[in-house]
Amino acid sequence: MTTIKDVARQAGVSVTTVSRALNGHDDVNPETRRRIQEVADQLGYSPNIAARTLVSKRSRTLGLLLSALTRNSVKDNIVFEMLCGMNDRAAELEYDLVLFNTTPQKQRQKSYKALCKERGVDGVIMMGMRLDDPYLEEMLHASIPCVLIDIPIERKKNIGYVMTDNVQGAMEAVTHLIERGHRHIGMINGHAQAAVSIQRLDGYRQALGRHGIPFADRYVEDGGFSEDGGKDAAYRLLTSCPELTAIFCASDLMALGALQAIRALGKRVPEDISIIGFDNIVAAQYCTPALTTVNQDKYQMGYIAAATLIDMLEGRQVPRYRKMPAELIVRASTGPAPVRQN
Amino acid sequence: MTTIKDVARQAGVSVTTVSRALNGHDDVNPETRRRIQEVADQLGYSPNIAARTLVSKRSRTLGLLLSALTRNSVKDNIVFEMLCGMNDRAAELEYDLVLFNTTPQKQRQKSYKALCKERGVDGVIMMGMRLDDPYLEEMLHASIPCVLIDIPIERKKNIGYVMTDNVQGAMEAVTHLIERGHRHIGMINGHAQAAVSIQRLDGYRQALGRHGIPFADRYVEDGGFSEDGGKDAAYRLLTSCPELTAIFCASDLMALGALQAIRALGKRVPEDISIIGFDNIVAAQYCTPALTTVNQDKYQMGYIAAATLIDMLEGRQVPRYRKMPAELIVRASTGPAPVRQN
DNA sequence: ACAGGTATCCGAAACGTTTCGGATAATTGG
DNA sequence: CCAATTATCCGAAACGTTTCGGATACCTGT
Repeated sequence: MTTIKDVARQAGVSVTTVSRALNGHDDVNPETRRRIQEVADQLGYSPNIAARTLVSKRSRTLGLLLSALTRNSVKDNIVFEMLCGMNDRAAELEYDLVLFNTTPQKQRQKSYKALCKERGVDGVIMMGMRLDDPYLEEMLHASIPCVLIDIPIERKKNIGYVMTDNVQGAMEAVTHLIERGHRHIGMINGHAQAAVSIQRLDGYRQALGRHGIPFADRYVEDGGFSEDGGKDAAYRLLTSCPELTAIFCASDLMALGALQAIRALGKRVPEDISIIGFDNIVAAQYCTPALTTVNQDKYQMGYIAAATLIDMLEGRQVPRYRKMPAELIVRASTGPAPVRQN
Repeated sequence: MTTIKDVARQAGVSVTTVSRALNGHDDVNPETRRRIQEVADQLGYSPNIAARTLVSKRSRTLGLLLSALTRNSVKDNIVFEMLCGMNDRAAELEYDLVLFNTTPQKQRQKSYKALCKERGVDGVIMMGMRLDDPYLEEMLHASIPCVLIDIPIERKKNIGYVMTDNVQGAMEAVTHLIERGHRHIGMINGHAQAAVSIQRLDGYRQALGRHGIPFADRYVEDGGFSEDGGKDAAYRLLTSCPELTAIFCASDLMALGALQAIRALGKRVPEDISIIGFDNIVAAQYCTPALTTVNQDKYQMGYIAAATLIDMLEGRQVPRYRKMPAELIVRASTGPAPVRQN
């Protein structure tokens, strides 16, 4: 409850001087500054952010638009891990994070711009959004700096992004399968409204192409990034294309679902079918067989997203687009292709 | 950028009237209100939260003190799941969540009260804190409403808590083991500075007592709630007490570690040793053998924490202390006690 | 027709900061 | 010793709300 006025009175100086002293301006006597600092400490003064924000138009607050902050994203720890990274970097730079509560029906009544202006956030980090999310379009027309996760848009100066090198990751995964002798490799993708899906499909095709294996449309099915979706997709794939010996899944969660489907069909992993996932979620190392997958450094992505955004806000010249390396992690769900018995 | 003044001018009324109209006060003509609303919509007006907070002293913002928001808490999705629950309830009631960035060294320089006052949060949710965390003590002397997760303190009117019925949960777990014939049951606990550890130990002792099994001090070891800690504790326990046929772990993560230790010792789960965990984290259902555990409704805990806090803030009379039922989930890591070969 | 009530509106102060534009005193250069 | 500079400080306005204490006009009942 102690305000800047109290400090000023106690220290025998004006409010202006207190403000300038505490904010490190240089037109205040070192001795005065010391006294003011002392009084402030003693009184336990700390500035009211609302007042400061009101006048300075800067809040040292980042808005988080996480459309994936829902119950069903609980199984993959991706969002959470990114959140940890953002939180750490924000803490280092003394920024705070506010979670924007957006439900689909709320989005209809409140525009992106209104949301940001209201809360007075300096910048925004968006993640888990579909390419057709209305907020994405709105964001492009707003002037608030924004860093996107997994959505590569390079159209504007105040927008940055960070994402994993999905093409490379997918290529490594599929190449790994090819090197183990697989020739009929299916893919379970997410959905069309995700940049990562497009890129991972691209990597899949490139890997096939480089080894002279023709791409077959019917070898790829969408699983919507969910465990059940993956299960259904695997079921469809394996029943309609019995020649498949391996499946590359665009997410570990879908791979987990695929594992179930394969088991239900009475086949073994990796003896009959090899499975490879993407993300390296926690469950991937605990499931049986442990999942071969492509690791994304989720923590680092969050960290860099926050770092990039703050750099932009503070006018530092930094690369706005970051592509993180993906890393193949070979575990037990992939093996050599079974010998053909025909 | 459009302010209340713009709306007032455009609608031909005073600023006061716009404010009262938009905030639903009753001394404004329905027709006027409609017109104001229309103008506001058309101009895309939304109130500046900083200004509102400044004058009204209420920010509709909840502070989250999550000392567990760190990289190593990534494996258990507990925090995240609770976060989802809080986020959902906060969204329903139009509150926003701000993550407090507290690192240990930051805590030294900034008091709890300063943190809250600065950010102008109306209330706080604390979780993952040790009983000896300095903020906990500070919080008790502050006047800001607070809801604690997993820390039962009933000393003040502006403090509430929500936690699982750990005694009941632990009893069910241990009783389950006893019913399967186990008589030498060890326990891997967390650490002394956690209320849940105290309660789960209590439940363990009670279950033993009810079945006339004496409690042995050397049967319980602390694992610090970490996977490695659980592994070490299991190792110590099994080497120094070879008569053990089952271990109750105060967390799934420690149980996962115990599984490793047992495997390293060349024993089988559940044939030689039964293992039971606590929390029901995601990995528990994917590991092999799938972990028998005690489920906590983490989402619901977060949801209720936010709900309770907001109810308190808005002066609603509600129970401030909530104990959630725990539920035993039997999977594959527990089995009948092996027949004694002596 | 008049006192009192009601419905509707408004002016101005207040919230706690930052910052612009000076003001004062001390110092410097010639 | 004077003018110009520098170091240090301050008053007041501004940020965008909410709200207190009226003010005005119109009814109501007698």
